[in-house]
Amino acid sequence: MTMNKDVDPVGVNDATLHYLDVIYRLTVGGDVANTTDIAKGLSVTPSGASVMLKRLADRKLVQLTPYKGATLTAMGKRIATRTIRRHRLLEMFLHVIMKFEWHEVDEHAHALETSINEGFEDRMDDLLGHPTRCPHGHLIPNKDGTLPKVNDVPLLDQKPGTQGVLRCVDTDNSDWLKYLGEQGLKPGAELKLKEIAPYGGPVILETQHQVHTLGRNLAELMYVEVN
Amino acid sequence: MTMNKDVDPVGVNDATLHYLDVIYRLTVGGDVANTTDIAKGLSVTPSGASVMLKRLADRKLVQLTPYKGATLTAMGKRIATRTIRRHRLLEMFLHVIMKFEWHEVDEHAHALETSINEGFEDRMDDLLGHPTRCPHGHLIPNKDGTLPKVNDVPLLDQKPGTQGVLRCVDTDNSDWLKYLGEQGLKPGAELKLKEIAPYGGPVILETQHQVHTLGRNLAELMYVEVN
DNA sequence: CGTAAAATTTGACCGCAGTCAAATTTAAGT
DNA sequence: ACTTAAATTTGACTGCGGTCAAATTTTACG
Repeated sequence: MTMNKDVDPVGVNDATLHYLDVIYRLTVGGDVANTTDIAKGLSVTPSGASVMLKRLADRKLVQLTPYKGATLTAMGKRIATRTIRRHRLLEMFLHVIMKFEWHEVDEHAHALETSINEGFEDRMDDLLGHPTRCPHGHLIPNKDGTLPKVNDVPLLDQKPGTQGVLRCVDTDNSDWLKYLGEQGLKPGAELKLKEIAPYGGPVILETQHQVHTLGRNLAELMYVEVN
Repeated sequence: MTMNKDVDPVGVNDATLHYLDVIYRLTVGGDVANTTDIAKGLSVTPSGASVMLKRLADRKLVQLTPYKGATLTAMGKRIATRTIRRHRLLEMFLHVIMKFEWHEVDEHAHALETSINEGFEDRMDDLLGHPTRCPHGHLIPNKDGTLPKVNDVPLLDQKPGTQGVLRCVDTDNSDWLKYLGEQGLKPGAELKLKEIAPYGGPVILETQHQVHTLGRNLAELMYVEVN
């Protein structure tokens, strides 16, 4: 087992990686991650998460303000992005090489992300031709932890009439992904926003030869690159 | 995570799977596995292994005779063969699909074997066309736990002059495998046994256009199918 | 056979990551 | 501002898989 001392301080095990992973997701956007959400993300009680967070703080992986919440330290973020890189490379690998459907890959990738090492990570990256996104369109961090620069904007921030390319569908809900996939609403799809009905109403958009009417909860997952 | 109740009684976790795996390897051949060897195989102290063996016995996964040793119960063997199937399918997958060298695959497979589920196992099996052997030539158990029937015999049990096909190299020693691979001594190689020097001396054998002189320790790893 | 060496088990302990219930702190609403 | 509700932490506990040292059992040999 290769130990990269730069990214692997003592005691970084599976549980730790999953905590950092969840905290990362909750704090992209600049928020602080609160204990309850972290616990939810890990299917653990808030008390358990609270204890673990203190341990992570002792190891200098998270910045913890009691009763307020947690963010990642630089080291914590470094480790988290590595796990996320592996997760998203795995998703891509599972989809492209192993022919799993895009709604199946998250579960498998989650089970494997803490078990693979750098050699495996690099081999996937090579076989895939150094992809920059996972099948859902999330960005794959570079090996140094940085993220590629892109121009994704939330679909629902756009004015009706906007045309663009669907770049990311931001959910791991397998059922929703399956449904959207069947509609052809996957990254790469050309689409035009027709209408956003007021008061949380449906969103109407158009692809090649089809018109789609989606609920707000699905539409708000979508990020596009405007033409 | 799919739980196959047939093969997954309560409390079958990573550690358990690795114990069963090691005990399986130590007991093919009909021997009883003793505590020290099990401990060695898992890089654990004998006392730790002793305690764990009692737990496995309580769970009816091993048949334990105190101070004498352990064998697998039917259920233990069932679970072990499943792990071994996954391990060897993984090795094949890593070699054929991911282009790892045959001396690299055991380490990766070991790290992954307890993390994949049945869907992953089946997908590998399909992609590989239902292989019956791993890259080293070990048999891949069928899904029902049975082993394919073959005619492998130990090379050193043969008389000089015997010709055959190398079918299995029974070691996970990476260095030895690398060396033998460089010599072309991998499963599938046609070879002829020339001489077994007496008193533990070297073994001389011939492939296509080459003569190889090997130490006993390497030669005794080889199994052949006699022409 | 008896004794010394080797193998094995037991006992006391540890660290990790959980649980639940109780105590505490923070936030929200009238 | 006060009171209640919600979020969070603490404390006492559990199970798992280890460690080490000591006690025990088995084995091997002169």
